Amino acid sequence: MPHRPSLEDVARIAGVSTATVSRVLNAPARVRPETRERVERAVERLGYTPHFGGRALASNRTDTVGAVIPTMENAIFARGLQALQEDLADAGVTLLVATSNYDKAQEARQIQTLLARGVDGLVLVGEARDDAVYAYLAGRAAPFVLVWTWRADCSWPCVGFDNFAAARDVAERVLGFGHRRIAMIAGVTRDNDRARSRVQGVRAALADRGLALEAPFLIEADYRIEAGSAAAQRLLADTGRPTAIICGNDVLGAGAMVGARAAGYRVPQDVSITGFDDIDIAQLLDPALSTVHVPHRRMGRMAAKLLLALRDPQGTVTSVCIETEFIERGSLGVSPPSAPEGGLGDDGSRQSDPHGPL
Amino acid sequence: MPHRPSLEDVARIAGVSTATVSRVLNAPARVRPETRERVERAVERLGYTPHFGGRALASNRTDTVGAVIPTMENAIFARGLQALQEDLADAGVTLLVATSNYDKAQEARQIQTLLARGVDGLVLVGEARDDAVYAYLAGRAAPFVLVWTWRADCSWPCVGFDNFAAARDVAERVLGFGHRRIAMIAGVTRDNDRARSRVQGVRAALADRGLALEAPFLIEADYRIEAGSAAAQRLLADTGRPTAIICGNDVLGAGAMVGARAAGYRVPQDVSITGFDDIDIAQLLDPALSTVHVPHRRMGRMAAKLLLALRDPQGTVTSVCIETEFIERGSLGVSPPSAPEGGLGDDGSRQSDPHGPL
DNA sequence: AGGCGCAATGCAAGCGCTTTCATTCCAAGT
DNA sequence: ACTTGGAATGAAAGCGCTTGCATTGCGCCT
Repeated sequence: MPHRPSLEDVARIAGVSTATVSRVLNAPARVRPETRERVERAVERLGYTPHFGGRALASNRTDTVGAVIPTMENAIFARGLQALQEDLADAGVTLLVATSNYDKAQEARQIQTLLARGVDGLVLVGEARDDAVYAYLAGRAAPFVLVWTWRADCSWPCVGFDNFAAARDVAERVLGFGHRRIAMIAGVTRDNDRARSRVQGVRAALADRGLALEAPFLIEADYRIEAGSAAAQRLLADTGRPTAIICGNDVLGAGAMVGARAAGYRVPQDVSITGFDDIDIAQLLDPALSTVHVPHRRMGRMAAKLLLALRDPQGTVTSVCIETEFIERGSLGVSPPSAPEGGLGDDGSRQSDPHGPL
Repeated sequence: MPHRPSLEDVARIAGVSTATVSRVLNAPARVRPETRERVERAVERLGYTPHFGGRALASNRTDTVGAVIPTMENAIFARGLQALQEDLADAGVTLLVATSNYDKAQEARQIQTLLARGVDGLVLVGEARDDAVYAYLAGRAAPFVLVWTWRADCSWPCVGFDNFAAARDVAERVLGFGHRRIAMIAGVTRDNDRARSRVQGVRAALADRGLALEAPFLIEADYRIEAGSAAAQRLLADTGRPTAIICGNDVLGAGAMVGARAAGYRVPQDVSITGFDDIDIAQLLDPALSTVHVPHRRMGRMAAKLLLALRDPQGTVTSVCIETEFIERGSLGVSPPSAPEGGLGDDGSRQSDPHGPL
């Protein structure tokens, strides 16, 4: 059983020292062409690949960065990561992915794990985490960038978008369609600054018109279609039901559409629905879901860029704000005239078959 | 600037040798409780974390496994990976993810990269790859398991399902609804044994009834909604159009539904459509997409189990076949009586508004 | 001709950890 | 009391690589 070839084996065969082989691998320009070629032949012949541990130990770099995302089962993260990974790969950097399942403690643990794995940098989703975690990162001098979030006065490098502004914009559009009884199905806001900002954005827009956004017109639901559906049905069951439901993300939006239909309401004639993210299903729904388009791929690429910049020198980087865009589709229509604008009562008349689709 | 604490620092503070500290970390049972506690306190106090490179170098293990998937932007892979990752994490193993973008050469490169990163094992999607790659894996003595595929006589450990049988089952169901003019929109079969097996399964079922599956009733489309839509429109544009379209996956199925509608056909009255995978969108479509449910999470968990078993001793493992299930939903209906059963001509009468949805 | 500087290469010291082997200590057996 | 075996621990040899410094060889300047 022949040994896995080592630098020394290559050196022996090429008739040079290990130092030279190492240089051929890491700084080819510093080696005379003939020597270099001899070494390369030896590498080829032995099928030599550097030993990762040895390299990491000696150079204290791993050319690896880590990302901690809530879950891969969410198209938006998947897409962003994909782009991130591609760009990192182009720079010879490998991506290590860990998931937190939307749990703060688990995220902290994963960050530790990744740092223990020797990652050269980290990509973290959102801004909401304990100071202790940030202190830990600082203590280890670990470069990181936050994604999916952006604030003008964020203390750390981030590349993302202004969730508050985008959500506010959504609400303003909805208001523009004449809606006044507006409800929101938000994502879980605990430990999630994105979900929280979206709620605040919507609330701010409504407040500008003197409208409030509070329970029971504000429901939180976790990231599942069924949760969105249940929430919508709850909202629509009441007399004094909303004429529009703003959802914190597209999955909840899709769920809301399913729920509205199940409750016998038509979209958008009886109730308008909006989402956030613009994932594939938004276009597939019938009517298609009005939503906020977020260029996830671009965000991933920018994150890669920042991270690579952050990695080498002590060069600082500036945060990047990605532009989002409201996409108006069929699920958003004018407020039904029959709906009361401010009163409490509602005749509850439904314009469609209560045993409609689904 | 204090140094990152090393084993030696811990040893000094605890008043023991580095060997003992190492043992506390790796085989706590082998050190006396009092000593152990002293060491643990020192570890705590210094905030010591083992250096990954050092450990990898000395022990030649990394507690890391790699997965190479076509793309993260595909819900099925994401879901399987998520489960895989969770179970590996429970065993203290980290997952390294790389993507091949459905490209054979890129996959080979990623495998090399991951092995160079010192992964202890690999998860690979499907079975179709060059012998050279398998030889390389064998040469490096790298344990691996194949996922998303299963054959009784597969030469390597795999955990997946029988794509051929499942696809054949789909076709039989479709035949059971009286369809005889059946077309298929397949995924790209090049370098993709899953897509290929699905085509063959459908073909086999049709052959049993004396029917063929060939161009122009067999179209390949890449993994995008638009591609499925375009393919469906092409299929339906012809006179002698199919009454049922079997799609190689749900994304193509969703695309086909969009395309059929755009061409003015109703599903399932004018044309039935089936998918494969049972991702979220299948249920959201209207009518919902009939498809094959694949328990991706279970598959991910089994893959984790095999991989962990494969990792330590030379213990061999046996492949696992996961059961799939056909889910009948609204998109599959009886063959329209107006459609000719075997002839070439077709009056092309459409029963719906040619300017229908989309 | 002698000296200088630079480019190319080699030497060898670690990087932080694991692990074999040797040592020490103690309790139990004779 | 003396041996013996086992448990706990330490000493030290690497694991494969990078890199600072030393060495060599060469062309060129004075």
